[in-house]
Amino acid sequence: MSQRTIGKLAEAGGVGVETVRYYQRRGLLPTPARGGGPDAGVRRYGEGELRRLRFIRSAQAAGFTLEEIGELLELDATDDRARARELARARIVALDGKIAELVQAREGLARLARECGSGSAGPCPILTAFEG
Amino acid sequence: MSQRTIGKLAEAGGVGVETVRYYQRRGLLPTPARGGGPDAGVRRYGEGELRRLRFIRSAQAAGFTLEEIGELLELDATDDRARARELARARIVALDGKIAELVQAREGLARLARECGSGSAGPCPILTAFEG
DNA sequence: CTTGACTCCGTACCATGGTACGGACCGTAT
DNA sequence: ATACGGTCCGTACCATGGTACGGAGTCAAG
Repeated sequence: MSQRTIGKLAEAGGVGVETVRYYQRRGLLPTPARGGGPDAGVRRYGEGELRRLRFIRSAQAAGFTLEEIGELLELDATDDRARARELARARIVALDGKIAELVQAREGLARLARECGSGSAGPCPILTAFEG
Repeated sequence: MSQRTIGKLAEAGGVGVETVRYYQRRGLLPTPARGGGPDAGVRRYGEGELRRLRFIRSAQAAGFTLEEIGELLELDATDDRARARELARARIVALDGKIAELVQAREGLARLARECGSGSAGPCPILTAFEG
C-alpha cells in the first residue's frame, strides 16, 4: 500500500512539493492514480517513489542533468548495462576534472585569504588569486 | 597602448564575443572609449582587461556567481581586505563541501560501473548507486 | 459541520548565464 | 574602390531547474 501524500514524499526527499510536481511533469516520477472509493481524490506514494526521488537528487549532485537522469531511469527499467556503464564512466571522467578544478580553486582562495591577512604587507592579490 | 579588438580579447580569454559584451553589460568589464583620430570607431583592449576576464572565468570555476565576482572586483579596487578574506573563507568552506560531495558521487558511480560490468551477475544497481 | 491544512492542476513567472539576430559602420587586403 | 570580415548596439530569445499563484476539491480534528 502506498501511504504518503505528495507533501510527505517531498519532505522525505528533501525537496518542495512543487519540485515533485515538476519532476512528474518531466516524466522522472510517476503520477499514481488518485485513490478510489473512500480515499478518493488524493494520490498516494510509497517506497518506490521515494527511492526514485532520492536517486534523482543524488544523481543531480553527481552532475547529471535531469534529462540524463531520465535516461538513467529508463536504463534501470530496460536493464541496458552497456549504456549505463558508458554514462557512469563518462561522468566519472567529468567528475575527476571538476574535482581537480575545485581543488585548484580552493588553493587559490587559500592563498588569497593568507596573503590578504591582517598582518600582511603587499597588496591583496584578488585579481591574481587564481594565477598560480 | 591597448591593442586587442573585442574578438581577440574574447579568444584570449577563451570565451565568445557575446560573452564579453554580456560581462560589460553586467559591469564586470569596462567598455573602453572608441579609438579617436585615424583609429576611430573600434574599442581596443589591453592586458588589464584580459587579466580581468581571466579572473572572472577562474572565479566562476571556483563557484562564485557573477554577482559575487562583481563584488570581488569592487573589493580589489577599494582594497577591502576584511571583506575579501570573508568571501574567500566562505567559499573555501562551500568548496570543501562540494568536493566531498563529488568524491562521494564518484565512488557511487565507480561502484555502479563495476557491479554493472559485463561479467557481473546481480542486477545493475542504478537506482541504488548512490545509497552507499 | 465548519475550519484549517493539504492536494490538485494549469499556467505563469523567476534567476542565472549566456546566445542569436539584424542593420549600420569600420578597416584591411586586393 | 570595393568586397569581406570584424565591430557596435539594442533587443530578443534560449536552456536549466525550478518557484509562485489561484481556484476548486478533500480530509481530519474540534
